[in-house]
Amino acid sequence: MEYPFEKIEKKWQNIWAEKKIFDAEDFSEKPKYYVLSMFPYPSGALHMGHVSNYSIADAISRYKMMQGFNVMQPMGYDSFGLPAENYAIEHNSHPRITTDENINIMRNQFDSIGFGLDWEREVSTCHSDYYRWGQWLFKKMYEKGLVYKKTSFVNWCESCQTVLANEQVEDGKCWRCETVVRQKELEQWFFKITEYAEELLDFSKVIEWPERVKTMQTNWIGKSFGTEMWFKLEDSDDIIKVFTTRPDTIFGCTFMAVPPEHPLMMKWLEKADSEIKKFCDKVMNEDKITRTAEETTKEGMFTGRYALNPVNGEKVQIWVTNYVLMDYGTGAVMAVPAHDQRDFEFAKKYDIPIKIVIQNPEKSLVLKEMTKAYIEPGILVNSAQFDGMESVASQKAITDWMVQQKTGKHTITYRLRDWGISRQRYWGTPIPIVYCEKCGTVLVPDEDLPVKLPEDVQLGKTTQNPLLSVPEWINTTCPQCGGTARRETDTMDTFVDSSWYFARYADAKNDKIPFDKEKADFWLPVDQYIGGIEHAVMHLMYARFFHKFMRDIGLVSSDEPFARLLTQGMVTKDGAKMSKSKGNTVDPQYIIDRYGADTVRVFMLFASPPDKDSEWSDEGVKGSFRFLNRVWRLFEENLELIKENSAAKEREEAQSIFAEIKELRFSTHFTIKKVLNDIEDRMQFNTAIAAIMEHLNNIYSITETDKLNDTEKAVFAEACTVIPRLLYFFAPHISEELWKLMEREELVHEAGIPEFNKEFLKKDEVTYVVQIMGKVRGKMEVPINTSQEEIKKLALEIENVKKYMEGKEIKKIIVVPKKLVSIVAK
RNA sequence: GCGAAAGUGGUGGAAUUGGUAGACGCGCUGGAUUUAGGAUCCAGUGGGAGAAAUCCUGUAGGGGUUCGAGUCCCCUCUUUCGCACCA
Repeated sequence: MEYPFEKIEKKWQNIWAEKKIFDAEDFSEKPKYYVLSMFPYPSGALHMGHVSNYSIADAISRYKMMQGFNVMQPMGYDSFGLPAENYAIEHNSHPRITTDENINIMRNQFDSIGFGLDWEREVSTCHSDYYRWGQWLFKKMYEKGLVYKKTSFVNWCESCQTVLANEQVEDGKCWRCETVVRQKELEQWFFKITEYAEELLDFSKVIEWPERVKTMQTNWIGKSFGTEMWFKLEDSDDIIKVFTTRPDTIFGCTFMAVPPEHPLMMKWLEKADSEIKKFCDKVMNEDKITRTAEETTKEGMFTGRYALNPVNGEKVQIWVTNYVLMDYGTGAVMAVPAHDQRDFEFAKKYDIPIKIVIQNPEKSLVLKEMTKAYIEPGILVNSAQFDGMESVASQKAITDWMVQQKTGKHTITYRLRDWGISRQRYWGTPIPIVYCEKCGTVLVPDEDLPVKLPEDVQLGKTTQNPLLSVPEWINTTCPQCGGTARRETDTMDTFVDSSWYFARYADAKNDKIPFDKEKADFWLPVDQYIGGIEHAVMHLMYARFFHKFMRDIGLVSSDEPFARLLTQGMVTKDGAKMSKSKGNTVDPQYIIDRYGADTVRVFMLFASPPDKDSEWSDEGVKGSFRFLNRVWRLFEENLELIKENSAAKEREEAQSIFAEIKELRFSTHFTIKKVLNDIEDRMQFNTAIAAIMEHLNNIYSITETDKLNDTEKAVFAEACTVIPRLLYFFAPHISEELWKLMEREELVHEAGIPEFNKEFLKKDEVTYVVQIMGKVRGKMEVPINTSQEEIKKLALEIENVKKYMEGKEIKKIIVVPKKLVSIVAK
């Protein structure tokens, strides 16, 4: 017989909803705890990744509820974006309709799994009551000087007349029409995230973030100390600035590499010969993906021009290449082939001179014998007055000297670039800007917000931005002079919408401001944030940037949005990520219908630690179902005994208890300790569930319950009653039902976290493992308070140990308390 | 190419601080029960030798540190995630 999960789950979901136990209370007396999982994109159906993510969040949330916290676990939808636009075109519908439909489906699915969500705070980024505040924040940022416009290159399909996202470029071609993608220069809006680079490097204000995420963000920001050097041109007064982290190699600079996009290059191109023009054209039209692909060979052409090395006046060839990028550093590289591998390969290919300026102190370098660049530190040679200096020490000396000579300066460079937020698409937050013929670029005034996305657009008729097809929306009046003006038709990157939603949950219905400061300060920072590792850098850094910006304009007081971060792994099947194209998806709804929500949750949490990928297994789900059935049967078969004895106190001395029952009592208290420790300190739910399974096995090992005396019955009952309270975090429905069967009045979380008694965890004896030269040769049980000397003696008396020690001399005996004895012998 | 992780039985995984490798679950084998299927219960299950005690071997591969290494260090391979060729 299967336990009646269907009836139980519906019943408790209704009770929870009626009692509003998941409604978080602003300014409550109880300490707050804010649990947030990254909100989903409303694709129309939950996938296993969602179930895994939200099962983790719900386990933490219910644990905190049981501890007496005022828990907030909100939910919303990241509902703008390209996929919705494409989906609507495919289904000849409108993204507004399909998105809202999808949201309704997903909301029902969340409820059918019984997640403890506070629906009063639901947000959807595509609704104007949400995105108007995104526009408001854009304006604030603009007013603060953190928004600007500049040209940058985008992937452009000539035939579709549209900008393509990187993911829409396949093998350098448009995914729809297979036209070769070109690079086109467009005016775009940028957020000055680089202003916050230094603060974003500082993680001292977060409580617990995975090291790997901090490292990835730190590397992404890429702070480097170096030298900026100014190269004069041979035949003009123009100067080329280069940035280098290796000023010690400057005397070995034999050429300079610039990208076609470099301003000087653009200038020269007018007069350049056709070969160079052709080359530049080719490089610039390579889409970013091809240009950054590993197979792409480093290519270049000599421009015929020279710069002068600022330290010795030597002529340096200027090459235009495909491997230097305009947007990092100064957009030009001083090339030192002898001491940089990429420069070395390039110089060899094009027969450019190579000059050794750092000698290997171990083995002198000989130019003709070099097969690769020497990049390690060494001793300077061919470097004028710096000859003989150690290369690392010379970096400061050379730069100091260049500062004196006014040919360079110390500088700090970040790899991080400003955030381009313009998207030439329909389904996104409109940028609240109008262009007036007289006044120029004008912000839309607060009272005119939101700038609503027009609903009546032509989707799919043309491939270009559908907003261009709505003249009545584009054409407007200038809020300053009342003259004719045009609206900005770019919309914002959806990462903007997801960069502040966590704060909106604190006050989701506010229609006067983005959110009330007091409420935001009450709830923020998010105590526990949970989401995929794929967001380690971009989303998580954009959100930190926004939070710091919001702090700086007085909207919030905290420094970081997310105090603790848990990055969960993917759900795989047959070793690969579940995806429709691979055909290896599993529909959670089917599994819920067949085995119940509790089973699915237990399986997802039991399959692997939350931060690791987990492999889906149909058989494994059955195992979780079997476990819950075993729990159910235990209560069914022993209900009277449990009910009658669960409130009973210990009636006799512990010593008088039958040994097996004493072990059961140990198991009860050990399990409590283990489960709480796994959740609180380790966030490892798989071992917590395993511990409950083990405890259940221990209970089942007591077979003749009718022969127990009163004390023993109390111990047995206690062993059972602990289960619903520990299982509640993972399988809340069945736990509530069992609790109710025991005629408890309160809900499980109101009963509080079970406590363990240290007294019952004490053991009289411990097992020592005896090793000789690292190999296990025996085991022994000794009373817990045996002295070290005694333990050594006992270890040497073990038969097997004696055998191995024959003819050997004891050099040392190491005793690890309560664990092992290691004998070092010769 | 760059950055970040991971690799343990047939399988998902456990081993929390360098201290008995394989907890717990799945699968499999044998048995009990059942008209059958299913469900349930009991026993076994890394590989090799042995009747057994026990021994040898084993955590992607190679090397090192240590009384002792899945765990720490170096190199290699493979897989996954992110990306903006980061000088």
